[in-house]
Amino acid sequence: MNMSSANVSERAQQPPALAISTVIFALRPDSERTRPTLWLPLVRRTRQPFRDLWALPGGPLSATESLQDAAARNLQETTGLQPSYLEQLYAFGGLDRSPSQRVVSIVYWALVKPDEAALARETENVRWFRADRLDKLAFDHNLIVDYGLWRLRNKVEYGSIAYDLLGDRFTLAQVREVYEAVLGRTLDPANFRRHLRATPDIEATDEYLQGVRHRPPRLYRYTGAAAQRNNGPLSQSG
Amino acid sequence: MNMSSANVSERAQQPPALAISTVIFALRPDSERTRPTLWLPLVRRTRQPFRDLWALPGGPLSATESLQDAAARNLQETTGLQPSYLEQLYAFGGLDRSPSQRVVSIVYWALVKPDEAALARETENVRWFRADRLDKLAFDHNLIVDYGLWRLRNKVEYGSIAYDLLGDRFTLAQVREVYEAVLGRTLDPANFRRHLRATPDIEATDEYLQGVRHRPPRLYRYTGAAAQRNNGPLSQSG
DNA sequence: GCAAAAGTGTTCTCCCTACACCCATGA
DNA sequence: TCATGGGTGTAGGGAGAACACTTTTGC
Repeated sequence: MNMSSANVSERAQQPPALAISTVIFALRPDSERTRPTLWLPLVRRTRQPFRDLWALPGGPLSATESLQDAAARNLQETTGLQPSYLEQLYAFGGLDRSPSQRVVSIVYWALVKPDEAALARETENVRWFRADRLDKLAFDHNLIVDYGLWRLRNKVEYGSIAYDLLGDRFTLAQVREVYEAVLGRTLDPANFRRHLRATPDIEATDEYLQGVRHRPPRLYRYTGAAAQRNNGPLSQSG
Repeated sequence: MNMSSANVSERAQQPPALAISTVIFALRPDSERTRPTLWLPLVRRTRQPFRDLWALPGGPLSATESLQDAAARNLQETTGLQPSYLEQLYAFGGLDRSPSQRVVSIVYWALVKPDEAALARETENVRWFRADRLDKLAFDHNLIVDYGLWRLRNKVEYGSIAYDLLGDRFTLAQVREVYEAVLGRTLDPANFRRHLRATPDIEATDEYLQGVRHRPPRLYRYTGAAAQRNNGPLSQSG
């Protein structure tokens, strides 16, 4: 810590390091609440700086893969997760993000379906946290998560992102719960239902959810093409 | 060109280079049309690769400045422009963006006001082009410009971006012309006017535009805080 | 039967659109 | 006085909010 002034002149010489990180959101049942809430996996830092603090999964950019591929790979390596949605979030390049070296992080955000999230390995150094109950993370990662939540909220309001947080069969109430968890407010069930029925790409099946202590709700499928929902620049050059 | 295979193995060794580029939009009167249209300044490449093709202004990231500062600086250096709006567009990191070296470009987009744009120096190697009439640019810069146009369209529909393309006094019809130029379609003058009058932050002055061959329109000012309209992550760490 | 959530119907309001119409100026 | 765009009024349609109501299950 007392070498900071030495670092400043030192850092001016070397080029900034380039890293890829990922904010991963999944819907998980909360033991305290009856509704599912948003969670994200974090990794514990085993080295300085910020040793023992929790941080977003990430790593350096390999020279032979695209940014998106790099994000998907280190997400796979650290958490074992395969995302159903993956998009660039933002490039963070402030001077004081890391105390030791200047680091420019290109951050992606991902959504994973519940069955995938259940398979995710949790170890001593990888754990899930509620997105709205994070304490101090390493680097500027609190800021990054908050921005990811902001983007998620914006996308869910006008887009078909919600189905990337659900399995292939779901009730309309489950879709509403996704919206409520993301937006942080309740929605009128009747109007929300009508809204969904009016949109295309949501197809009723002849199956019903069993084992509930009330009238069994019908199950639906999402038929929109997942690959075409990524509205960054075309997949090339990303 | 015949050294491409040698480059591939060579490139796998060295880390990707990091560069900053900027897409700059301004409203300019078009000699052919009566309405102003969107233009952007480009620089002619004087070196390989893509020598003599036009490209976005840009350069390497200096080690001691933030990403946003770097974008503002090279925009100032190459075109002499000071933007009224500057925001990160996207990070482009595809493997084949540059034939020689792997380059990751963090691209910003900017809006400049007409008086600023008029001051911009045009030289042999810096020239303005109509945004909707670009021929083949260097690298993947056509893709980047198209994505910038897409973002501009999205922001103008729900946001107060239009005033960054106008001077400090403007008629409501001029605002409408900005929308029409950006969105590429005409809008109902009556309804658009009502819409603007209903929004806050647009204040009527007691001045009128003179020298028109019809009823002189009233001039308005925008009173919204320009600095608070940047809704990326907070200005730190950007 | 009762609770609880699924699912339907209805009304009200607000916003957007289209379009008719007057106003003020230069030529 | 005529052409042109500034500026106002107004009627119709569509989407969303609020909420009453019926249906179907488990207990």
